[in-house]
Amino acid sequence: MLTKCDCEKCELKSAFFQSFVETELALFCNQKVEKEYTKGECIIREGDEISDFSYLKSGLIKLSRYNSAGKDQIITIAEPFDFVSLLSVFSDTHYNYSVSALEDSVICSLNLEEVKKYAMENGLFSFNLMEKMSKTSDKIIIESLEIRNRHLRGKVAYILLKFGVKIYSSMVFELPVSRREIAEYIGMTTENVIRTLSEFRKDKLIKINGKEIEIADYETLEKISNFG
Amino acid sequence: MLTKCDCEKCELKSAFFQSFVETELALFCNQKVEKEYTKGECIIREGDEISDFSYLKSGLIKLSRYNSAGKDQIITIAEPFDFVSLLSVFSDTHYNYSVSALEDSVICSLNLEEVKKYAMENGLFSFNLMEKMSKTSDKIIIESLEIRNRHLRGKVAYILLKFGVKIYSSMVFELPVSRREIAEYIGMTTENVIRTLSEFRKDKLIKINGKEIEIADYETLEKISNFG
DNA sequence: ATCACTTTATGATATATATCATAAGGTTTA
DNA sequence: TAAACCTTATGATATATATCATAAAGTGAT
Repeated sequence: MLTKCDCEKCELKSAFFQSFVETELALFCNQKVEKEYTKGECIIREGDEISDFSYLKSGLIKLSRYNSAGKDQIITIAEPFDFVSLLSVFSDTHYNYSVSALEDSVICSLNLEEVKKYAMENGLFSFNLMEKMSKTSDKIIIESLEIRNRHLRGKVAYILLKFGVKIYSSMVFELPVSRREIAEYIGMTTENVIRTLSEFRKDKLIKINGKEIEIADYETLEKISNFG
Repeated sequence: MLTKCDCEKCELKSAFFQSFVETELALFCNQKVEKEYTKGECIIREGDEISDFSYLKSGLIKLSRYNSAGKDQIITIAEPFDFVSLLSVFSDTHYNYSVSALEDSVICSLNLEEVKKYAMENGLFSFNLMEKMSKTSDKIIIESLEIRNRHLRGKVAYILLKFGVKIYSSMVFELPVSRREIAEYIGMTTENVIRTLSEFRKDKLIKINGKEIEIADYETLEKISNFG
């Protein structure tokens, strides 16, 4: 399903298109493609050739890869205006990770060669891209280290707070991932994720209703996340 | 200790100064500062203001940070021509990690504001920087996931091979880090790193002579690294 | 050379996590 | 609607790793 939005009004403009004069923006706008994906749908398959420069316009996606044991490993969960093709895009010809939609999502894609051409011609555009990429990489690296720091309970608490605070800004939310996916994210077994959620429920830190989670005791959960 | 090298002959030129005409390169060259650090010396302290754009000219360094429990955590070990100020440099005002020399090292620093100015004016330079940063971030992220995948023995084997194959290209090498630092790198306790090295020695996979390691059975060690 | 301190080393034990087994509840497919 | 399959759930047990204790060897300072 293809749609076109008005780039002049795009929230992304301020993020890294600020360097464009109106005519340049119009050129970009004309060659861009917006695509809708439904929850669960695969957006990029590991090994695909990189031909587009894509970012997430709305929804929620996960970046994952197969580890050497052949198991899925979630690298990060990306929110609107994060790059879909962040990793690899300027350093490789093929994706070394997969992307799929955790919620109905809209991806805006620009032709990578065009973006590269503009980047090489327009220093400010390049610079803005670089800043954005730098921020995103940092975030992924720091998060990865933060998760590694923690034990099972801390990891699960961290993820719950990530959803409740960072992503949904609500103490009640629908988990967009399965327990298995949480396990793939934090590097633990599915059983232990489930068990830990049950423990949190018994300790009245959260309420569970299928995929719906309510954070009932934020303070304690935060203490556990910060290692307790 | 300050020295000046001839930028025109610098190995880095091909990496990302290729976009510079000779006059530009000369300008860059004149404002750069080279500094020598001895093994163990601190180069950057977490929290320092970022005023330079630095890269490693020779030697070996480690990037590390304090985790929430106040313990040191090694983010990565960087080799010549890796950026010292990779993370944060275009996305933050202060370093959120420390850097110190694992071997006698030479750091070349450029004024960050100057680099930013050039980047905004020179698209190709920006683009080359971006490519280099993208590669480096990818490498750190993938390595972090690879280490997380493994169990104790696999992690230790992975690190030994990293030193022997990637860094020193030699089956006999002087470990530039303590057992405790290896532990901080792979997220295990020092005791277990030591124990695992002893096991590898008993199994005749390696020979240990203080800091000197000899990889005696490369194939088996690689099998263990690839999870066995 | 001695003392204080850190690193390397090893063993015993406690704890955390994975694995295996089983089952109920959901979801998709025929 | 049933059959097949996946997710959630819980318990028992095995395994991996951390913690605690102790000591020898190495390093730096006086």
